[in-house]
Amino acid sequence: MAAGAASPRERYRSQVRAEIKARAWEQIATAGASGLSLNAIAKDLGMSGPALYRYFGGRDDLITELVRDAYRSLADTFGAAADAGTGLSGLARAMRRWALEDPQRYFLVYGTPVPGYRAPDDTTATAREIMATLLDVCAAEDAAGTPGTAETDAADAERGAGPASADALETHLAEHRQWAGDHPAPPHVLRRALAYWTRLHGVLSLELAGHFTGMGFDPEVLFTAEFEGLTGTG
Amino acid sequence: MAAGAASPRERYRSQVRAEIKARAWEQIATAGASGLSLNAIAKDLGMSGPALYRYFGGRDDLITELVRDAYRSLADTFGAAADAGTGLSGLARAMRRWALEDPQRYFLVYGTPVPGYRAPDDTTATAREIMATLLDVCAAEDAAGTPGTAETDAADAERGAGPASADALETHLAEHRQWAGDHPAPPHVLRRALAYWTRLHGVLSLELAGHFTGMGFDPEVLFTAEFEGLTGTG
DNA sequence: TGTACATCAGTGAACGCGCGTTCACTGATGTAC
DNA sequence: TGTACATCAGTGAACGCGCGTTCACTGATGTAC
Repeated sequence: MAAGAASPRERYRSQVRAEIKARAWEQIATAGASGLSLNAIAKDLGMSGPALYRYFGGRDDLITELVRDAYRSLADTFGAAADAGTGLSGLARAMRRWALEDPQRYFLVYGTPVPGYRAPDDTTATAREIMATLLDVCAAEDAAGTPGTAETDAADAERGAGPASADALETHLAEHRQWAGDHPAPPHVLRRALAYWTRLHGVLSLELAGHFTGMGFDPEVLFTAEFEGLTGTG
Repeated sequence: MAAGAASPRERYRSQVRAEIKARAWEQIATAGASGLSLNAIAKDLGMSGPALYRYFGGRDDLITELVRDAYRSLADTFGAAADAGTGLSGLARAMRRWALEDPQRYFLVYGTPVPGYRAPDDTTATAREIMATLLDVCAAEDAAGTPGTAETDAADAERGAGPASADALETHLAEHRQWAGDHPAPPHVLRRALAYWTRLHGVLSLELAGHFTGMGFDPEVLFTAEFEGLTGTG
């Protein structure tokens, strides 16, 4: 009865739950999220369909749980990459690895939204955690003056046009920073983090959806050029 | 019988076809592409389900046609924006408008791929047309020395790290340019166009999927800062 | 202008299918005394 | 250690549903002479 000591039944339960989820992921990888079927999962596991209702409230509950897990695993991946101290480009590479590992998992979180569905509320917290990690790494590189951090500003300075809209964004972000929580990052770091984030998704979503196949070039070379920071030194 | 003169029957046919597609789009907007149902469309139109088989080979054929149309409409939008002479940022704004007009249309082309499905072959040509337009506008800005074009290079120059991987990408692109067809754009323009393209999709896919809602800032301000070229002058 | 025929849009019934979900029930596992 | 009971995993039958698709058929529209 001590906290953390699971009874045999509880252990069995969570084991079966995990197995159900594993099959669900396999199915999603094969047929997409819209093709996920409780009956098919049950069949895979050698059980009858209704048996799954002992473990999940229904199809929607199961999907919700998968979404939650996907968010969690990305947040963990990000956290580990940040701890590894490989900087922004390390974060980028980790995310790409995570995405390529199971493209449909990426799409379950960042892909086409199904009009009726709303992600579980607690994913907001995980999403914030991800952004916080990104901000941490961004701020660290900024503080260290690591090459790459100055990119957006340097680009603006180079423009004849001047950084009018860039400044506007930084001002705006300084005033609308829910997503950054109480992170102490200065406006230009907020902006840098946000830009990095969106660019990352640009390359990844196109690559994962197969829009680079048939174009001829190697996505990895593009990725490296777009997101390397330190690796290009020499 | 003169070419281009459609018989009443032919006109009626294409009119009904168009109406079917219109309802299909409505349904996709409401329930997503996976929720598209022939019977529901027929009901909407006050006909019986099997009647649709006079106009389309089946559900897959209809979807294929919608994908084709979506590609076409984006290519046209791009073409018009290029003709308007508003430069790269004009292209960006046009694409965002197009995307916001019907997010599910965007997702039908660039969203989560459904594992089994392959887009019709002729969409490749349209996709190339889109890239060609992008390259045209990119090359024009480059030739005119318009501010903004130098962004990526300026950023690299500013880096202590040096543009090693950027050069690598340009070399690579110069040697793998199927996607660019026989467009005479030099490597740094190829790279610039590709980067612009991926960044565009980054912001748009996140915005359309709703990942900015709840973050606090205004997506439009981000968009402007990321893609304006001339508009920020002054 | 009128008749005979071909074309073709649309119907209604029917097909098999797989889905999520409910329900009453069986049988094994764990718990309390 | 043994018995009585409660818990709970899993089954099998059944529900209603909407789907894509086929088929034989009706009736209107267009064409040929």
